[in-house]
Amino acid sequence: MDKRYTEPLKERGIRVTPQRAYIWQTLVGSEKHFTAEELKEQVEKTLPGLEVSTVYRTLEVFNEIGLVVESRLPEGPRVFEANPSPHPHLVCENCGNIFHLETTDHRRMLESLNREAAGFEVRKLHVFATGLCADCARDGLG
Amino acid sequence: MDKRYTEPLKERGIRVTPQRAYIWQTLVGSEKHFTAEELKEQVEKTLPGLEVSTVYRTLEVFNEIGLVVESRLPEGPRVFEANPSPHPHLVCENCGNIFHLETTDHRRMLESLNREAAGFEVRKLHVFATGLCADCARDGLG
DNA sequence: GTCGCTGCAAAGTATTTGCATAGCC
DNA sequence: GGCTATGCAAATACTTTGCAGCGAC
Repeated sequence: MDKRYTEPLKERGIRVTPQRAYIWQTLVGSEKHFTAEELKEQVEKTLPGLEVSTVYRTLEVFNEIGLVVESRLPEGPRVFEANPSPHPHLVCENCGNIFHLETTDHRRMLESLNREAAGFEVRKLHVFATGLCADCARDGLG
Repeated sequence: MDKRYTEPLKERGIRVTPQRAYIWQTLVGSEKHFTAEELKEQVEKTLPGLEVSTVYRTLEVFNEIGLVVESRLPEGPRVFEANPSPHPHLVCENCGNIFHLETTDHRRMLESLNREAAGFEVRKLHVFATGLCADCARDGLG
């Protein structure tokens, strides 16, 4: 297994197992979101017999040590992605596709929230929007 | 039943039933969030035998006609609240309390998202932050 | 009277947990 | 070798669905 996928785990002091390494490889190998189920299916090609419960437990650990970020979109199961810079998500109401939006507004909003929140210490900011993606909007759907 | 709680339903062209009217009454009677289960428990005091499935179906209808807004917080079941002006939610990582934040940034962010989203037509914007509420931050928790 | 809403029961989906064993350090 | 992670199976939490009868309009 490529050290590229084991080092980040070792560095953060968690035990390195094939399951964890391949799950991590899958996450960083794509900028996509994954559900636990999708990760299981993907990694299973390399590690037959992998269980979803293992994936969930792994994602929980990864989340705690900051390797992944979790989002609860308006529909469907939770999705996870490798430690991205925080960004808004756009979910199409029609086709269900998820889009990532790189933007500078995120940090600004976090800062302004902290200012307005009157004592609440904001740590993470989650933003998602629903609407119609370009394709579906063009087709006049929704 | 007070017309105050039946009119909004009638106006929007949905059939008025006791279940719907009391669910609506509960929602507008408090600025809180409710889970489907909480609504059931509350309304059941007046309408014994009310089913959660009815509550879910009602909330779906209310959502479609814009009477309620739904949020998926980082933990736990979905929550619903009576048609508020859109606002960010703050969820305390320690005590789990949910705070509402009135802010002008919401609209601004929606507009700027629409500008940046390259063809994606943003309809609804959901913002929530996690962190520590004033009380828990003061106690040095988390 | 018609058609939509409700209760009831059952199924479905997403996620968590307990326990014995395997395998990392 | 000790202790944690995994597989397996079962349980739990949340939500949806099918259907028959009731009730709003």
